[in-house]
Amino acid sequence: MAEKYKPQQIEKKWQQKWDDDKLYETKDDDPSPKYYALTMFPYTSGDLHIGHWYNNIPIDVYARYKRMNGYNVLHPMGFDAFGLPAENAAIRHGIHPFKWTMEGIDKMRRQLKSTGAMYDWSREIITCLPEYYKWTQWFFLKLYEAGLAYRGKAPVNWCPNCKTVLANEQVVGEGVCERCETPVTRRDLEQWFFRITKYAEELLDFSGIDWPERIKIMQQNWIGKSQGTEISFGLDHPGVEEKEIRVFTTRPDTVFGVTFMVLAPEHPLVAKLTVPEKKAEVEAYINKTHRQSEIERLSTEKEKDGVFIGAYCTNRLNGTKVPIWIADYVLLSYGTGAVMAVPAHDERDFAFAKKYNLPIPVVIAPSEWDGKELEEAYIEPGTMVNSGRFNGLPSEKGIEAVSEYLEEKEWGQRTVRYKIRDWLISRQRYWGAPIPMVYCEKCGLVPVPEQDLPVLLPEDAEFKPTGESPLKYHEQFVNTTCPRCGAVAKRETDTMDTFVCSSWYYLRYCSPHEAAAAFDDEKVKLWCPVNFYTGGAEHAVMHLLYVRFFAKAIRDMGLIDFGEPFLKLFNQGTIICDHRKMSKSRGNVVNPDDYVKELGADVVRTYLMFIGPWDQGGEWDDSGISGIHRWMNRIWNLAMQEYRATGNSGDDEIIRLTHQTIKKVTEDIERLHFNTMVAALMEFTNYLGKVKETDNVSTAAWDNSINTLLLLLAPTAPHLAEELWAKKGKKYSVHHQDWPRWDEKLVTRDVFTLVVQVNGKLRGRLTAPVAITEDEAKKLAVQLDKVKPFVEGKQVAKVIYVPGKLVNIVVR
RNA sequence: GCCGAAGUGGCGGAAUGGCAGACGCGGCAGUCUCAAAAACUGUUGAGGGGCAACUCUCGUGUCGGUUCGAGUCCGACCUUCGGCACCA
Repeated sequence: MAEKYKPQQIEKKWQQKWDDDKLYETKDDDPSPKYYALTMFPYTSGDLHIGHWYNNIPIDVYARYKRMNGYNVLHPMGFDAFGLPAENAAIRHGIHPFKWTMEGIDKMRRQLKSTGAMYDWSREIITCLPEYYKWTQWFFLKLYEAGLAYRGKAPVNWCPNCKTVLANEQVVGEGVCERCETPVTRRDLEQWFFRITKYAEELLDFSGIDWPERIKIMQQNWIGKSQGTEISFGLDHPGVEEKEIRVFTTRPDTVFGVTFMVLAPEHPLVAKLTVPEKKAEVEAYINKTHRQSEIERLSTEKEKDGVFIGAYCTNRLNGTKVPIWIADYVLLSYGTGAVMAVPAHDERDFAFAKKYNLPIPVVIAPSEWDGKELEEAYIEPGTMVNSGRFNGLPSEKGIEAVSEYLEEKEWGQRTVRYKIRDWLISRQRYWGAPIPMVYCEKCGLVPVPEQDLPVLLPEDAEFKPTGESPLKYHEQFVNTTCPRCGAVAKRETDTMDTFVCSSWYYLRYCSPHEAAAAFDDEKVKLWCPVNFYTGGAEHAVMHLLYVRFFAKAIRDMGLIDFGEPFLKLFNQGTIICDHRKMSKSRGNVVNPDDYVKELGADVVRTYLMFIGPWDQGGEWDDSGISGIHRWMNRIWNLAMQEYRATGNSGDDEIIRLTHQTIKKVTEDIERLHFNTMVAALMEFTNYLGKVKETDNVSTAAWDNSINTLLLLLAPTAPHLAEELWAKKGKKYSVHHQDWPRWDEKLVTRDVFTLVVQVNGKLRGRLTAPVAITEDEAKKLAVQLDKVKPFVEGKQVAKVIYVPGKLVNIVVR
């Protein structure tokens, strides 16, 4: 009885041996060309679900493929270990976050190892360990020194459930928390920010990196650059110092159509300008605005409303007196917090003017405008009218002309605005890297000196979800002395957003045990930037934006010599379950362990790659996994059966198909088309099965084909390939072998199937030599029995010939 | 509302403007078996004609267009998913 394929046994055996032999430890001093393949490290939820496999396996296959192609490949793994779930577990179940996290990591590490991926575990990093977060704090200090970290008061997003502030990027959908989907509220708080806005312009530049168009567009939209003009409106209000209100507009060509000015309710001038008889009304409106939830306020459905504050400013271009209103559709945080309202040419202003009966003069005439009132705002280009010296000018030219005129008169200037805000990094929670700053009564804000790092998280904090950091109540932590003057001082008690930890982790992998620095310069020069990075698109404007900012910031400090951390990015799709993203909190996770136990890791790996294009993801459905299992069994049986040649008449064909398969598999891996790569291997296996029935190829050709199959299979099903490679008596390890090469001459046949069409419809085919001439092909085509009835009695208009493909006879 | 991606058999999906449905699942038929499971072999888009080898018609979300030829290119629309959303 032949030996059976027992994946559980062989996988366990080889994982142990690879581990013992340090097969996957990456050497820095290997002279081969370097390749850094990285996948986003997982958050330590304590459970590896099938989605993690889907993220990690294809790039593991790619990394293995690169290795067989002679590259020295760095493919590390670690854990994003700070974050709220650990702390919530502590609050709910009384487990310390450190214990909860490290137990989760132990479990996930075991699960990750069971995938058979080629991670170099000697380089593992865990962001919540002091040896790591010491350097997260060090980077904070560097950013502080460079003026890129600052403390400021701002209206910030507050998640009432997580009891902490959130960055703009972490508020998603209809204004809900990215983590727990609780609607966020606004709070005015003093917080720490990173000055990502300083790099807004450079972050728009994606030249030199190969990133998906989709992500680039999302980042561009998020950064939200707009070119416009800042225009000064004259202000002359009794007792008010300010003599102007500045507005930002992208449409200076419409400035003659301004009939009112709108300030954000929170605008500092509102209190100063409101006339006494309007005070009560204005205050009521401001209160109403504050009571509104973020969702209500930002709803575009909501009818626009506002209040006239009784004051006026002057449109310098035509001298008109412009009433000043406040309305909640104007945001203080964008532009100047003030908007010139041109109701004829802006939808919002139009609705507002209609509601309050404000004039709507047309200043940009649509072509064929009859001079009548507008039914709706006209926002397209047109001809400038009622615009003094600019009358008759096309509005697109007017934008430039008006801006120039304003600059000449010093009434305005061209400006660029961005929607992106600075990155809010303070979190009022315990389980994060403490912000290494001290408040001294004498010296004020003082950074913790580098040699005093890390600022250790105390182990014995009280986990009360109060909305303030638990560290605030930890007296030994809070009370300290000023590093500068030695006086009594207090520590900052907020911790850092976990996205800070993940903004530099790819550097740490290059020298994970370096004790004297965040990273070893030489090692980073050796490996970075990352050649290929993969992860979910949900990080488009969070991690993937922050990490680019971080690289640019530390490059400008001279710490690294590149500004883009990831040369090539690929976003895999998401595996969903019950139409939702898998997550432990939703309770819809599919556990891969059961599948591994039943069918083996190789089957799970291969199935995930086979179900469809990697960037597509999809609903989890295990109904096809048996097909992979059957296929692996077939491979096993083919390789294990003794082969006895009965002839060699099939040699040409088996050689050709072997080379065709090498070509197809290689090209598919390069294109990351793993599903068709697997299909090609299946086809080849099916073909070998047919050959086995007749045994009509020489033993040498057969062995060569089986060996090639094993080599091509090695990245995808590393255990099965290794076992069969060993069973064939080949040299350990299959993963150290060279990737097979194909010979283009052997790929092509000397005959091909020529397709014959009549009027574009398939009517026949014939086998023709590759070298056939056009005339011969056409002649043969018309003579085909199946073609004749469609051509006879008709006039042949022309005949199309596509060499190596087809003949199309066009008849009338 | 704006931006982006995608719509192909019962299902997952394949197809440099050139044989639509590779590969796999499922189904059907068969081999093996007392039987079942497993495994293996064959078959499988829909509709029609023929005893049959076979053959015809239709068919890639909808409607148009370009082309000798369109799943693929262009235009309009519909649906689904993702992102952004009063950004002046």
